[in-house]
Amino acid sequence: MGSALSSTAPAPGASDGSSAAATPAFSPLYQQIKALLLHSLQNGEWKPGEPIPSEVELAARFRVSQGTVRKAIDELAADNLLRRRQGKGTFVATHAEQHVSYRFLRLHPDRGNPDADGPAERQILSCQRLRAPADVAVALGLRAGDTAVQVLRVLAFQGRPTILEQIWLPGTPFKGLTLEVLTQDQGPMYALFESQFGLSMVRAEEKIKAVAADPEAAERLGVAPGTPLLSVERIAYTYHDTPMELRRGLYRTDHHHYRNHLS
Amino acid sequence: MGSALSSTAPAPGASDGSSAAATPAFSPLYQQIKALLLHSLQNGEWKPGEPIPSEVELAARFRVSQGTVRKAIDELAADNLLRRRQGKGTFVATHAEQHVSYRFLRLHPDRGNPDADGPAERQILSCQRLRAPADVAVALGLRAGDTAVQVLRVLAFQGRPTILEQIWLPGTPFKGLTLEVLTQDQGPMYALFESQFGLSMVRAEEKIKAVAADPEAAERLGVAPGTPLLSVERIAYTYHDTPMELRRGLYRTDHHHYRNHLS
DNA sequence: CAGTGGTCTAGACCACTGG
DNA sequence: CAGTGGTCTAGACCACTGC
Repeated sequence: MGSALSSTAPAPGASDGSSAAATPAFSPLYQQIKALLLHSLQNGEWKPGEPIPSEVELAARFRVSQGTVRKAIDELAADNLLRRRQGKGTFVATHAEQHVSYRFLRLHPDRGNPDADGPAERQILSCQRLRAPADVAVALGLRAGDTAVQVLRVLAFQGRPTILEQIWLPGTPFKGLTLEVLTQDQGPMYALFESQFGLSMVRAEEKIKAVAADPEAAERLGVAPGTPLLSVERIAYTYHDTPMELRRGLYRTDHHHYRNHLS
Repeated sequence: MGSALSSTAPAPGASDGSSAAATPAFSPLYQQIKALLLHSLQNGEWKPGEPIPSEVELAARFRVSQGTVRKAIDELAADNLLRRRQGKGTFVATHAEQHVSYRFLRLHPDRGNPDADGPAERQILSCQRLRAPADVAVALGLRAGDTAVQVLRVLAFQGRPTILEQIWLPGTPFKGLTLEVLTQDQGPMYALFESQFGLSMVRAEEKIKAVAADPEAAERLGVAPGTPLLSVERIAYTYHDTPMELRRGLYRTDHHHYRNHLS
C-alpha cells in the first residue's frame, strides 16, 4: 500500500499529478480503494448479506471517480468477497444464502444434479476445547499450547453417511462455541461463524489424497475397514489471508465424486 | 448472439441510441467483440504463443473504443485464453511455455516447492486407434463406432512411477498421432496438440474418486494391489467448449497430493 | 524514443429493480 | 419514477519494454 489515502482525508494524487512521495512500489489508486474496502469488510462495517454503499457514494467518500471504485469492487466481486446485483446494489458475500449447496464443498452425487441429494443430514459427534497439537498450531498460526476447539461431525446424504470431518478452530476467536450451539444450528457451519463470531471464511486451500479407511472411520462411515477414501485437508482463510480453520475430512466416493474446474 | 456486428461493417448501436432491433436478449458490445476474438483464436488467425494485434489496432478494426476491446480482452485473459504483458503486448496462451510445471496438473509433491521434483519422466506404453467405447463416445461427442485414439502412459517423478493415464482423443482431429510422434516429443502433451494438430486445450473438468489399485495398475505404479489411489477423470475442452480429450488417471498419493484452491 | 498495456477521469446513456 | 449497477466513449497520462 504505502499510501496516505484514508477515508476521512483522502488525497488521491493521481488526477492532480502531485504524487510527491517517492514510492518505490507503484500502487494503483483502485488497489488502495480495494484495500480500504477490505478493511471495512474486516472491521464489520458492512456485514455478510448487507449492501455496501453505492458506487457513487463510495466515489464521493474516497474523492475518486466512479470508474475507479468500480474497478476495486470488480476485483472484490471476482474474488467472491462481494456480490453485485444490477439494479439493487453490491452486497457482502455470505455462506448463509448461497445459491445452491455449500460453497466450499466440492463433493457431488454421481447421478443427478449437484443438489439432488437434498440437504445434508448433520450429526455433531463432539466439540472439545483442547491444547492444539503442534501441526494444528502451525496451520492456524497459534503458539504451542494455545487452546483450540475440535469438532467432530458426520454428514450424511440420503441416509448414507458420507463425510467424516475433524475441524480445528482457534480458541480465542471462537470463544463460546459449544456442542449445544452447533447442534441447535441449522444451515452451513460457515454461516454460523459469520453470524455468531463475525468471522467470514473467504477462501480455502485443499490438499487431497487417497487413503484407506481405518477401523474407526470405517465404522463412522459405514464402510469396510481399508475402503479407499478421499482425504481432504482444508485450510480456510478470513480477510487478509488469516488462517482460521483446519478441517480434515474423509469422503466416501462410492456414490459421490469431488469435482474441480481447471483453466 | 443475435447482433449485426461484423469485422468488416460494424455498427455498434450503443453510442448513437439507434438500436432498433427488438433483441430480447441484450448483448453488450464488448461481449460481441469477445466472441469475434474467440473466433479468430479458434480459426488460428493468431497461434498459441503469438501476440494478437494491439488494443488500438483492434479498436480501429472493430470501430469501437479502446476501452471496449480492453474489457473483451480482460475477460479472455481472466479465462486464461490470453496473457497480457505490460509494455509488450497481449499473447495467445499456450501450454508450451507455461511458467512452471504443467498447467492442468494439480498434483504437487508433499515436501518442497511445486516443481521440486523436476520434470516428469514420461513413458508411453501404447498408442492405438480403436472404435470408441460407448462412454468415451458420449464424453467426446462422437457417434457410436467412430474411431478414437487411445494412449496409455506413465509419469514418474524422481524415479517413482506416480501417474498412470489412459487418454482418449477423437480420431479425426488427431489423425497422424502415433506412438513415434508421442515418444519423440519433449514437453507437455498439450503443447504437442497445439503445434501438431492446432488444438488448444482451454479448460477442463475433473471428477475425483478414491479407488483401490487393481493388479495391473498396481504393477505399473509399483504399489501393492489394493493401495488407495486417486482416480481423476478429466474432460478437456477447446475453444467454444468443445470436448476434445477424455483422460483417466490414477495418481499415487503417498508422496504427492492433489491441490485445489476454493473461493 | 516509440509502442505497448495500465490507470484515471468525466460524462452520457442503458438495463434492471422496486416503490 | 428514482436509484442501482452496467456499458461505452474520448482523452489524458503513467509504467513498462525494447530498439
